[in-house]
Amino acid sequence: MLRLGLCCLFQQAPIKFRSTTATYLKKLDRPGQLARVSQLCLDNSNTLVTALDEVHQLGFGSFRVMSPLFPIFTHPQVGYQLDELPHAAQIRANLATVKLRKEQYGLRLSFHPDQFTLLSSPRPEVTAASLQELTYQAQLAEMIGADVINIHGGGVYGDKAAALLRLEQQITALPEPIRSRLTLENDDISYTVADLLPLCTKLSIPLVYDAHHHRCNPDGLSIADATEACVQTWRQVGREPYFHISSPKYGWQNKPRPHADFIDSADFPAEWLTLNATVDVEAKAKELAILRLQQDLLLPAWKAQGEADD
DNA sequence: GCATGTCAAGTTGTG
DNA sequence: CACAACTTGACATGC
Repeated sequence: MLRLGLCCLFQQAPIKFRSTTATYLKKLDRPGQLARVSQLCLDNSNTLVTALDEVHQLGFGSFRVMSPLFPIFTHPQVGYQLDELPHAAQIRANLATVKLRKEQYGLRLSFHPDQFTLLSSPRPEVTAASLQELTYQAQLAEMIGADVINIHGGGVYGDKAAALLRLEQQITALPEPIRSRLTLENDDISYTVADLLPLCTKLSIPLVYDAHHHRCNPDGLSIADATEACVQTWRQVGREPYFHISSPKYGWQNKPRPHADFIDSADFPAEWLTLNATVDVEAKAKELAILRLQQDLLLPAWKAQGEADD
């Protein structure tokens, strides 16, 4: 059965995650900074419980957790550790509740670090910052039971083979909590499915297949080929395949990269419909887009195993 | 109150 | 060469 996943935010449901800026925190003394971020982390951990309830209620099977759940956690000047926070115990308790809900509802949880997190850069400081961010997200993933931390290949730097080699070396050296969750996704500019596949196969790193990126940045593989290749990388680690779908905001003609509010069901690969897989829906109308897609594709609401049928 | 400019980070391609 | 595009919204500030 296919499960559709919501990415980070809601459009209609009144569920909002809080944030702050480094500029603001720098005006406070250290205890002031910690008091501020502690409150934000506490609020966000409560909101995450609510978010899972809502995702379940809506009949979705997956949720992508926003990277700044703990705002500005890895910032070099104003970053912090969970145990420095006055509300650390309550925050941990809330995240344990999230994990419990995830299991009750049969949900899948994931992380998608943003474009600053990449393992192919020739610059050591970029790689070091990326490792910091991955360490943070793996720590969260461990606490809430998320099985995926998904990143892109990063930059090419004029030599894709050399960049891929750096990527391979960095992945090989990752600590287990990151390595066991790390996935690679084809992007819309640099790395295609065909580029990433050899590395994914060699290192047993699953490949997240984004059909929209594939259409923006083709590699000669058909959608059916890329789907099959992706499924293989998940099968080799005994886990459920993972896809991304979105529709272009301005049509496929000029600049197809920006995402539309909703998904045109014609863009949804028919090959996916019969699989047991997760599909993150990247659409600006968020849960409204998933509900509409569910209807358009005649997909049933997601249910945990053993959950009553009404 | 409400409008508005600003927000940590990397890389690529555009204008 | 600067700037937008990448999941974009929410915060802090100043009127």
